[in-house]
Amino acid sequence: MSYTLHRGDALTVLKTLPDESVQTVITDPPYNSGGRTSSDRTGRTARAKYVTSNSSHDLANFPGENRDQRSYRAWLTELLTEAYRASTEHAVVMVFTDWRQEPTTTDALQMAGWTWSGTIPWIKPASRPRKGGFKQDSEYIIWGVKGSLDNTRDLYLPGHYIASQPRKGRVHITQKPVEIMQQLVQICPEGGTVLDPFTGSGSTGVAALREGRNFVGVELSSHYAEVAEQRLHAELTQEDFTLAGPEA
Amino acid sequence: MSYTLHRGDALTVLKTLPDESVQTVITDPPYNSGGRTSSDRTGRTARAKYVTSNSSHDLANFPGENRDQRSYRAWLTELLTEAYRASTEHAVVMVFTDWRQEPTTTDALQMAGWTWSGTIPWIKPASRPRKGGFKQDSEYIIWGVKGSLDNTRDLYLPGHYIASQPRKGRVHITQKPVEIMQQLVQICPEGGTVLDPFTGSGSTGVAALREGRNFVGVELSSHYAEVAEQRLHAELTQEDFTLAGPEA
DNA sequence: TACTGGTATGAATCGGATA
DNA sequence: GTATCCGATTCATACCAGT
Repeated sequence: MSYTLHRGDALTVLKTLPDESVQTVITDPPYNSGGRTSSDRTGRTARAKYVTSNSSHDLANFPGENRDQRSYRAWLTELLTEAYRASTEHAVVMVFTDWRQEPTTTDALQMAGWTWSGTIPWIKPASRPRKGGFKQDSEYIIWGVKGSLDNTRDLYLPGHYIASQPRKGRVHITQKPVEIMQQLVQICPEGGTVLDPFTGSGSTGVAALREGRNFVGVELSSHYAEVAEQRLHAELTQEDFTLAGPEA
Repeated sequence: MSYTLHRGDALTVLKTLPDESVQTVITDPPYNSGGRTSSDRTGRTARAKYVTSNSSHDLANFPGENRDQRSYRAWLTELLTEAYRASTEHAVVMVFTDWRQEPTTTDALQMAGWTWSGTIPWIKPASRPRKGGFKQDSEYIIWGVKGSLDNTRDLYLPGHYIASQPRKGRVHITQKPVEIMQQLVQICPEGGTVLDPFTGSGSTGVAALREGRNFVGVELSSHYAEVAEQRLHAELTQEDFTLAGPEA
């Protein structure tokens, strides 16, 4: 197994990838959500919008949270269009989104040429309550296919996930649990390649390597590119160690 | 507690309801979903789409499944607009939908004037697996508010539900579990009124009465109007019996 | 190891002050 | 008025330390 980590803007890097070179795209773009007014959504940092004000942790901010709804759709569409081009026939795309951007995300996915195949709720039990109404404890994974789904494989995946965001050892505000990502990457044929244009701290890549898939990642922030590089490198070393055994 | 059951077309009946007369709208409109092509969707009856071919149960067909996506949105918008008019300030609306119609439903809800406040996944564990990919085991409850949410109440409701559709004693194809509906009606202030323009077999009404809310329902099919009437009537009798005690 | 009690926090939200 | 900013809020859950 191997990985490649590009440091740069997602769209710019995606344009340089060769045609039909990946089998699966899994990504968690900045949602550009939150806030009541347009300026609330676009004028504040991710930290200011999404982290409880009295939290004591010191996780780094992440960029890309300043698009209004219109440009978010256009931008995501172009990104998914490039991902489509770089994907093989029967490739699967998965995009994380919150409830507010879910319709926009399905629009962008379909506009980019993918066939929307379903929505997978990810339920996070440890979420804020909401006085007087229903709390919002889910994110959504919108998934689609280039062409048709390869249903010759003997593979049956769940329709939903229930898992809390990692708290111990967390390095990114929106870090995903690796155990969930390990299930998601199984949609990629063994030995295939998983692409994540918003690598963040690299959980998708860690999961891909653990499950025997190659990984191509892109990360803009140099801080997180460094974090991801370290996690991915550790994963490979660990794998080699495990394969070779402690005696080697 | 009391209930009123109108026998007729939802939109026609809604237009006759007085302004600001209900506090909560809960409904499960015919989704018009389930096929990939327009002719697939419109050419089959609801029963053919939602009931597996070898099912042994014998549920009556229900009408209203012959609209394409565009007209579904227009129709739902008009319906929710009337519901909005009939609702008081701070009233809450909840609309069931499947993943395919979720974006259309949020559009219609907002076009009708409601403030979209969230999406609640309802996970049905007993759903069919899908070879080669993720199964689809969720429906969604889109909820919104007329004006702003009344957050003076000491009420904290869940962000998701997990429950299988009733099997034993099921009388309607898309019948909802009463235990879920009993949670949903709690968003209505006690003694308030819950409106369901697509009553079906009347689960929403049963839940409303059990939780001490009044109910106004509309059902087109005379078969289901009769079924709902019987269930609602039984509920009231039961309640009187319980209140009065077995000695009375 | 299994349990118990203490503590921090969540891809927010909201009212109200300020500009 | 309108837009922006500030900070209080709310509980189930995860984690940790201690028994």
